[in-house]
Formats: sequence, structure tokens, C-alpha cells
Amino acid sequence: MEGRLDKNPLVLLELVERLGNLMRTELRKSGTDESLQPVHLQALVYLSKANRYSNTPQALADYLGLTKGTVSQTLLLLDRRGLIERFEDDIDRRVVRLRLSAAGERLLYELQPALAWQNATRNISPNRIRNAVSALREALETLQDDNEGTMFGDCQTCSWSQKLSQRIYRCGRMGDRLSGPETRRICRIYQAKVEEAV
Amino acid sequence: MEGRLDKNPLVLLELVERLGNLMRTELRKSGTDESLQPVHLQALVYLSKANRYSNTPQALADYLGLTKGTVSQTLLLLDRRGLIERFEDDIDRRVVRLRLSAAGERLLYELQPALAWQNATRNISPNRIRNAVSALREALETLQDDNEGTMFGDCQTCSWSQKLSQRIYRCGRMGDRLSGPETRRICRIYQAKVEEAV
DNA sequence: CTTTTTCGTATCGACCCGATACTAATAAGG
DNA sequence: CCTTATTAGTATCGGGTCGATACGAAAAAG
Repeated sequence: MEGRLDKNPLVLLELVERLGNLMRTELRKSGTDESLQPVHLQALVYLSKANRYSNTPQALADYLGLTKGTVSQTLLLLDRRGLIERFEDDIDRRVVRLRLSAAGERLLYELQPALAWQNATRNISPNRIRNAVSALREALETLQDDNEGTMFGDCQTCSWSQKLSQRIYRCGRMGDRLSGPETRRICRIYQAKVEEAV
Repeated sequence: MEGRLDKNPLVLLELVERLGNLMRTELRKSGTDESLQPVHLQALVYLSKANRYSNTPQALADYLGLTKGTVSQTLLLLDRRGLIERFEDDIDRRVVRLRLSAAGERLLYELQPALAWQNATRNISPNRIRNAVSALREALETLQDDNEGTMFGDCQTCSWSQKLSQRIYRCGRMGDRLSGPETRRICRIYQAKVEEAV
């Protein structure tokens, strides 16, 4: 049983790569009018969802799997276009904080880069989607462990997260209190909870 | 219930894009020694699995979501490197047929581009993988319908496929008889079976 | 026998991307 | 303190992807 050949993981890989290619093509079409490349839109989408620990060039580079030099160029372009704002961190003056500008927010709102995907998944039952999310998330976590890469996630399934009250949470790693909405943003210091026995 | 906001599809999209990015980074690392770009390896993998109707530049362009001009350049490079062979079609002398050369086969065997993925998914139960495959496949089919793109698949779930005997199948669209192994290759004239009631 | 359509190639320019080298700020270690 | 090492980010360069456009040749349509 252990060494049995199972092709299904490869089928899943093929689907993921193919969907990735198609969504990139979608992004390319979306960005044509504004002369934006797929990676630019991916960066904007990330910044629209990153929390306070994760809105830096290095975090974005880790997220996209690109080098910091490459990402630096991307950010330079987005800055020139007025789609993002960069400002110094108060404490560590090496780090640059990033956020979408009003124009950047507006652009994402107009382009709706996830619209095609939402249409494509509207007839899939919530339960099947949850199962698929769970399987892919596990693949992602293992893949990143093997690559010593940064894991991203939100507080919902993070082992550092502590619930202080009905609406107030706390990050045990950084010591900050986090509001409800902030617990649903993407974080780069995410640590997966240990799987509990079913 | 109908208009309820459900974020899970977006979570799934994020996972697919992120896994796609990471696998592309993996491909980039794999191809560094041979100076091959991710798209080159993707093309080789496709050609290693394409059936007799699908081993053409146009089919590859549809599969990757790129233009035929772009793919033509990719194939030129792979040909110069001796990784593929191109030859004219006997009947329609416009079309070019492609196949891996011995060197191309050997390269794929050595690089094992799916190895990291197989490791990452080895602890996911076959059942969860099957569910994820099913959900993503549905998303892919809808996505391609909306984009009027070509759907790819194999005979297992194709409505053109007819079983003649234990081991011999037939493609009702093209009229050819297909051996067992060939029914598991990727085909560009795939037509999904109509979903049967459960 | 045109006219149109389809498959593939050639050329060009914009720009992505990694590699390398660099600066500046912080951390570490006496 | 005063090195030394590490980390965040930028600048520059070259190879190569990619879409757009134009082109050629074969097949299909009429």
C-alpha cells in the first residue's frame, strides 16, 4: 500500500499549473488597458490584503517567489504610477512600508481580477470548495517547509493567535492586539496550528 | 442563500495562484543548470503527455494560454537544443507535429519536475485529492467555457470516447481506434461528459 | 479560380527576472 | 564602544519572455 503508484497527485498538479496559467492570462487581459503586467496586479492584490507585519518588499518577494531585486523594480513602477505609497518604518529605518493609494484601491475595484474565478466556481458546493482548500493548503505548507520558505496565512488558523475577548485578538509572537478585521489579513509570520486528532 | 457572500472561493483562488507561483519557481530552479526557463519545461511536460491530436504548436499555445507567436519562439529554442523534433503532418502540410527527442525524454527523467509536488502531497489522503481534483476540474471547465478556450482532458471522462473491447477504445469525433495507454494522454478535442445525477 | 481561413514563422519592442554589487541601518560580540 | 556580521532595500545589467504585427503557405469555401 505504501509504495503504490497513484497518479492523482500529478493530475492535481496539472490542474493547479493550468489554472495558474489561465488566471495569469486573465490578469494580463485585465491589465492591458493600464499597461500593467500580471505580476503588478498580483502585487496590488497582495498589498490590499497584507497585515501590518507583511506590507514590505521582502514579504511580497517571499509571497510571489521572486527575488527582492525583482520585486523592487515592480514596486518602483507601481509607485511611479501612483498606485502605491511607500513610507519608512518608525522603528527600523531600513524597512519600507507599503500600502495601496486611493488610485490603487480604485483600480482593483474596477478591474475585479477575481471575477472570472468567482463565476467559474459559483456552481461548486461550499463543501467541496472547503475540501479543496484544505487539501491545497496542506500541500502548500509542506511545499514551503521543504523549501524553507515563508508560510503565509491569517490568524484564523495561526498558532500564535490568542482570543482576548469577543472581538479583540492578540498575536502572541508580536505582542500586539489585533482587531477582528485585521485577523483576516495575510500575515507572513503565520504558524500553522498543530493538526488535532479527528 | 443565493446571494450569500462566501469568501472560500477567493481563498481557493489565492491558494491556486500561490501554488502556481511556487511551482513556477521550482521549475525555474530545476532549469537553471540547463538554462531553461519555466515555460520551456512546461512545454516539454505537455509534449510528453499530448496525444496524436494535440502535439502541435497551436495546441500547446492553447494549453499554456500564450499566443502562437510566443510559443513558436519557445519551440525554436527547444529544437535548437535538440530536446524536441518537429516534422510535417502527412495530410495537412501546414501543421507541424512535435515530439520529445531522446534527449528531451532523458532531461525530463533527470529533472523530475513534479518531485517536490509529490513529496508535498504524499500525506494527503487519496480521497481528499480526488475531491480537490473534482472541484478544480469543474472550475477549469467553466473558466474555459466562459473564455471560449480549448478544454483539455483524457478519454476517461470524454463524451467522444467509445469502448470497443476490453482494451480497445475509439474516438467518436475523429474515428480512430485508440490503445489503452493512448486514452490516458492529454487531448485538445476533449468534451466533458454531461454530469449524471447522483 | 478567386477569396477566405487556418497553421506556422519572423521581427520588433517593452519589460520581467535573476545575478551582482552596492548603501544604509541594525544586531552581535568582544 | 568598536569592529564584524546580518538584514532591508536599491541600482544596474543582460538574457530572454511575451504580445503585436506582418508575412507566407497550405487548405477550404464559394
